[in-house]
Amino acid sequence: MTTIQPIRGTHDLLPQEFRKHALVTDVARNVAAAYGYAEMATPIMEFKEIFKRTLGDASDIVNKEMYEIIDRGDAPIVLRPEGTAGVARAVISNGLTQSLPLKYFYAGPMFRYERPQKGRLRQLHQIGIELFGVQDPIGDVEVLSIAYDTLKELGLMNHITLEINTLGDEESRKTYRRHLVTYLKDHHAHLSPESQQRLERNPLRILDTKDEGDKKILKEAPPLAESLTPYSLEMFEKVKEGLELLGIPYKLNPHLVRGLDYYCHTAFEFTTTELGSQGAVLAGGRYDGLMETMGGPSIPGVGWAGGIDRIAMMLKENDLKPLKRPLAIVPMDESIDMKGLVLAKLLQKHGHRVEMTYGGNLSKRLKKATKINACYALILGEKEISSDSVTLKDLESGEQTFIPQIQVVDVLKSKGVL
RNA sequence: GCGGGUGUAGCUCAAUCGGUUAGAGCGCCAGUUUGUGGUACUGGAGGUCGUGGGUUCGAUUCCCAUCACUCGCCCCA
Repeated sequence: MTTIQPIRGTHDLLPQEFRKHALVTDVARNVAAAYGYAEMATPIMEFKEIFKRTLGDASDIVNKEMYEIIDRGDAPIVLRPEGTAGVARAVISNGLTQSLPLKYFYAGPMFRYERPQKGRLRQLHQIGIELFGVQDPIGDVEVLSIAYDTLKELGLMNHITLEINTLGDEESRKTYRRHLVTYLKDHHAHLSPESQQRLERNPLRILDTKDEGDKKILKEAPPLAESLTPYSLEMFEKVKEGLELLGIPYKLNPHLVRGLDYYCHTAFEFTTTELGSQGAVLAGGRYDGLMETMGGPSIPGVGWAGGIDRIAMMLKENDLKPLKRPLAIVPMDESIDMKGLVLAKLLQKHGHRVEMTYGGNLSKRLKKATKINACYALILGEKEISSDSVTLKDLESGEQTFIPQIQVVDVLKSKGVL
């Protein structure tokens, strides 16, 4: 079609789509605020080092999947691929660690150099929350509860499942990794090529494989639960107990793992089958090691991020509140337009949407008033102007009344419009 | 990064087994209606058939490349 296109994997959010995004963000913001989480924003650009440190070299992420920016400084800069590292950096930069806990909500665009698919964009939008300084699993539960309330309030929990798992503490994971690798090495030849690679790089992620052959092999694999330390087990029990007390349904998924090292204990995903293979709509977990990895004090953290684009895709048109019908100002001639604008301003002061109709004769302008779904048209012609009046036309019934302009506000109030 | 599918009007889609002016519905504009919208009727605009190259007397149709979307894989912060 047209040769002028947006950058691959980026989208324009036209008003209708934008309203869905705004709804998701507003609901999450309000829920988070109710739990005492304050909104903040960090820059969209950060030094590459910020992400390099936290993400490590374990995956393609650092090398392949970040947008690097060329600027005149020496230090490489990237567009942020996710929100947590930036918030953690801000906490350290601003010396906010003096009074814990810290509770934050954020929303904004993230950038990932990936092959686009449905629900998988190069500029994506996320909402997220972070809780710093709470070691007790009550923090995990609170954070999960905020996610649940948000998706519930959006009316989506009928189509979404909460899956949780524990990765245990570092000791648990080390032990388990050893057991898993030992087991899988015996089956090395039968693993998929991808999993054979993962066995070297990041064996725990094999648990998350999509390959049927791998899945069969994993059925006999030693379960992670057996490697958990008593402390890790207790943590997880408390999380599950908390969810039950709050009436939040969940499914245990022992194969749910996170790709990066700083994650520990609780890992969770809210997933749906409605969006193809990009099923995770909101995900998070505990990251007690993150702050230290970034060079800050050792402060535990737990949080999540949700994909606004994906969540918005699950919303139906009628999930949006219908817009309030506007009033239409209909001057019958261009020479009267200014007077119309004055009348519009008067009514807009009452907080109502009042739109001018531009161009054309009365017929044209009424047509435009109908198109914007106005409830009333305020018609201004020679007759009206000469007597400081206005013709108020009910666009539903077609009835119209000729009233003095000074009475317009009262009449509209009596009709329940203002 | 790897493999499959798709690309015709603003939108949803036809058609051409390679052949003259590429169609419809919706939407848009105008008129019937120079002080009355919604419904109806009439008319109109809008396409280098995603882009570039090749084969051919002739390509929207066949071939190649490229771009975008899409499905899956890798990765998943």
